[in-house]
Amino acid sequence: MVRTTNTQRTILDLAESFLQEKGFNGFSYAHIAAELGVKNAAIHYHFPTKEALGCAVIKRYRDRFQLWINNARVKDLSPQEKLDWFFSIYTNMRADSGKICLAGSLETEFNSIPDPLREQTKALTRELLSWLQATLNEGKEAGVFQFNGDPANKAALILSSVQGALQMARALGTAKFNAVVEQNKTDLLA
Amino acid sequence: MVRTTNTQRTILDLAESFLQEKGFNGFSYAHIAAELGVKNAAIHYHFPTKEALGCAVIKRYRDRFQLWINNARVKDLSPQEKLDWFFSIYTNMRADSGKICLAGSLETEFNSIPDPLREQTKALTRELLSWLQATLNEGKEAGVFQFNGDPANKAALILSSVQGALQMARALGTAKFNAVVEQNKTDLLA
DNA sequence: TTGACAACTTACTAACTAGTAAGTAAAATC
DNA sequence: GATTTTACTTACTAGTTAGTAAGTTGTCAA
Repeated sequence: MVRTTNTQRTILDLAESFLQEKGFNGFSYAHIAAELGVKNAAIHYHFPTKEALGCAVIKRYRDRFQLWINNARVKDLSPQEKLDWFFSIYTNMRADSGKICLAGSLETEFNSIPDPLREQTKALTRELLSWLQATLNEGKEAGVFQFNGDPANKAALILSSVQGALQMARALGTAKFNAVVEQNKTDLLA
Repeated sequence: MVRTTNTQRTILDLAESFLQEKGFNGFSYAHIAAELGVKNAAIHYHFPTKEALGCAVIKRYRDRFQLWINNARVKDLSPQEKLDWFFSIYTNMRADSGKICLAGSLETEFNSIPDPLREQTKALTRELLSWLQATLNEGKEAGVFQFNGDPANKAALILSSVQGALQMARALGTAKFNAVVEQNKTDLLA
């Protein structure tokens, strides 16, 4: 029971957690209602369908990411610091009940989620990827990142590896996730 | 309707496909029964519980992988050819209805699958990783692979990246998956 | 003080879930 | 030729799912 006046926000928080912990097909309105200390129908009052709830979660996540990357605290960092900040997002997910990347969770269930969620997932993935690509480009031009090939491809490799590593860590532990982050840095700075 | 005498094998084939296409929580006995042209209860006759079915699928997959890597057609390949063979497994998954890695699918749903499935998933991931590590080691010692850091870490990076890339390809298309494979090769051979 | 509205609850539906029990028909075994 | 076994079907249960409709209660503005 959390019960403040901002139930809507709490529902979004819980749905986001469930998405990252159990997947879209792994939680129900009943799970959220129980955690919130209300009845199922109360959730439907705030979000008429599960599809609408899912979309709202991803939309909020996308907005949050845009806010971060446009904020001076991230924008003014060096390429290395930006990359460290990026990795820290995922490190914190792992530390927070072994959560996984939202995009990875939704992509895994891509064939069994409503179409609007698929569109949100595409947009989120594109946004993550384009920021990472720009950061890699910036670092390469500044001479701090060393890699061959297209920055777009390197960005896809790094993002997919941390996404996969969060999942792998569920089976083999946090050390495996940390190993992937370290190897990414090693490959980029060597 | 497939109907031969080897219904059991067909059920395993269908369950494996569903796992890679929709996830463990994304398919039901009804889906398999419909595809097979039999009633739900017929599936329970061959696999009493969904947990048993899931375990049998992963076990068979693990056995198949062990058979492959111990077969001369893979065992006698050069490190580069072995790596290409490994990538081709995932390229074929992508081409086959956009399937994803079994391990990735199960790790994503790790918190909502029965414990025996979790154990099978751990074993599978360890086996994939250990073969990849040995192959990287072999290639590094032969001077054909160039990378810094622990081969175990590099193996974790490569596996998690192709696992993540298959998922990412669902949102952004096959080109993104190919980009990740190419970048992995570029990083390894540069 | 009244009335509107927000934020619920109660009570329900229809569809789907895994799983079970009992029966059946054909094939294999004795 | 009788019996057992295999591979099912029919018919069911109990639980869960998203979603709806109608009623209730507390707060706030006019």
